[in-house]
Amino acid sequence: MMKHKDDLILSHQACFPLYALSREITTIYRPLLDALHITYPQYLVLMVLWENEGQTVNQIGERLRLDSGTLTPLLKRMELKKMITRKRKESDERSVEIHLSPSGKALKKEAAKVPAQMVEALGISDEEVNQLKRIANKILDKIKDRGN
Amino acid sequence: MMKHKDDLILSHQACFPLYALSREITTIYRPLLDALHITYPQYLVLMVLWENEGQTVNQIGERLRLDSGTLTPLLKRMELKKMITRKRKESDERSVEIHLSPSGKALKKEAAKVPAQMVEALGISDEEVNQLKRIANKILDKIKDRGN
DNA sequence: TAAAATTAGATTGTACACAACTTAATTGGC
DNA sequence: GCCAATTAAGTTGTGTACAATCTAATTTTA
Repeated sequence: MMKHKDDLILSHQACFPLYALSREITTIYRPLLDALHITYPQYLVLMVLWENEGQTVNQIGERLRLDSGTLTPLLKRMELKKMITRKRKESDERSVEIHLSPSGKALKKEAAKVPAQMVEALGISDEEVNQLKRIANKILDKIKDRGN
Repeated sequence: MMKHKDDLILSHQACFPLYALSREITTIYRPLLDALHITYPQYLVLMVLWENEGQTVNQIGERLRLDSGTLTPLLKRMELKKMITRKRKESDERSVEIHLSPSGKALKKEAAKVPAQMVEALGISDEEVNQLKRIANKILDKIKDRGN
């Protein structure tokens, strides 16, 4: 029989460390990404596009689990910085295709050193990184499989 | 010798699942906390105060790793909702003490069922929750011990 | 002890997040 | 073929986050 008397103690919470760590990691990314004039969510969008050019807003959103309310203004800022172009699809005018500009493509080379810099800056072992990645993905998959 | 050729692939990243999971969890919290008319960060502030009444903005911020730029407006919203009061400290007028109002204290009873509801809603095993908590805290501690 | 340094909050400005809603294009039934 | 339902983005409004800066109070130190 479990007791729930002390459930509302911060240090007993599991979700708070996750929330705090997620923010800490963004803070560690910041100086590395500042050098490329991008934010962390913009970096994620670029990674999605480097992997597969010309995806629609929806496709990017599914990958990153972000909706148009977040993506539309974010993509507009990236367009202003000449990293991407936004164009209505010919075959379906509802969709907007996001294409990398030459400078957006070129950014990939500059970003190539970011992952290694992060491992260095985080100062944690590969083992720990992999554990975290594995369990986070496991839980994410479970959440994804039911509702969405 | 490690290869870094594929480091910029989203599915190889460790930080993205963390970022995505953190947001998913907030989404799962939302309906539970909506019933109490609070947001997740406000819930965290309340937990800090339920544990120890009358802390200053700084003390709350250290606990939650949030600065006054985030906390001041958040606390003002909580004050508007009559959950807390904000009062300059007599002994040091720079500091602001945050006190729970009667309804802020009463909220604790209503929130008592939230942790169990979360475990239920998350639908993951205690084992997984604990693993995640343990490793996130381990990494957080490492980050805390150096930088600040 | 008076000026300099530090500290605590507040403010400003930018950038996410996300719910709720709107608009326009497409699709599915009939 | 037409209309209802669906879909994709965009818009609106609220609430974080956080860097940078400001202001006022307190400490330090010369």
